[in-house]
Amino acid sequence: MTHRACFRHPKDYPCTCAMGNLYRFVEPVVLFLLKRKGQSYGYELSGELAKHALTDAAIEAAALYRTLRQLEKNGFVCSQWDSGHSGPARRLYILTELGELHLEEWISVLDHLSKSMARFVLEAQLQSFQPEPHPAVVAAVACSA
Amino acid sequence: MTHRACFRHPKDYPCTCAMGNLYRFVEPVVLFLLKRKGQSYGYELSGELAKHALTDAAIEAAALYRTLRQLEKNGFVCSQWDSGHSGPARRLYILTELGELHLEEWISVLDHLSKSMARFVLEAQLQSFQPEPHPAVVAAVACSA
DNA sequence: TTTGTTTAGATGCAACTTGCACCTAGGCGC
DNA sequence: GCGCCTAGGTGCAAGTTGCATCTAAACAAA
Repeated sequence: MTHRACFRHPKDYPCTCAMGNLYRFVEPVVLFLLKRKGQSYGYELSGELAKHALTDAAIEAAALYRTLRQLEKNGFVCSQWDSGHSGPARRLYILTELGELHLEEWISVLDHLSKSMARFVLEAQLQSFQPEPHPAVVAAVACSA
Repeated sequence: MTHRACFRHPKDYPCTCAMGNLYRFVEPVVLFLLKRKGQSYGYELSGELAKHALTDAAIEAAALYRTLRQLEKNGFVCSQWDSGHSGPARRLYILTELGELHLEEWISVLDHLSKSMARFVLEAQLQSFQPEPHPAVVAAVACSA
């Protein structure tokens, strides 16, 4: 269920907490950066992604480029080649109006998600402070042996 | 990039905001419920999952059963058949000590995630309040036409 | 006694997603 | 000519998920 790197755990520990390059968590950050910068291209974005990423996982270049193409396919951004500079040509991306709306939706979805996560954390932490030894604990000890 | 149901959007809209049955968001809830209840089984958990779910997506039975088996494979829960009642036998699950630690890790991971999401939301909302017409907007309008 | 319903736990498979390795190519310094 | 940095990708194996479907126990109704 995992083969992702996570700095929290030793290699091969069955954790999933790094969240990987979930496009759900890459897309909104890309949209946000595009809105703030007005326009940008993959390689430039890749340098700024880490500062705004929702997870601790490093966002891979491959994931970023795929996300950009996907966003374009769905009409949330549009692109054109830019060769007016030294070095290889860049694919310049710009948010569309649809993309702006999409970003706003992402913001409300993430707001909601963040709150329900915080609620869960609170409830779970509260639970930890009430260590009434449930009868099943005895069975658990026997079972985990 | 999507074929998941989402009540926010019409069918076939390329959204990903339902989050689906991401095991990353199913696992912690299952661990939490198991800790709180002391012991439980799939079918019972499936009825209580919605109240504590981190996302709005309904958690499917298939995802739940798969998560439980996975947790067991990794030593976070252990199970035994329970036939001491009417109806089909139940596979009773109990958290192991490793599972308790895993839940605590999940709590800190989700706490962190929820905070960095909230931070992102705040920053993105702030951005929306500063609609200084960036020069690239002109290009965007032309581009999206 | 056949039929249907609820409880309970699964599996099969197609479609999709992701990590990692690798590739192409422009321009620059040496 | 060689290596490095910039830039944008692709290929593929492994992993994940939605949806449909299956089995079976107990029990009620027809």
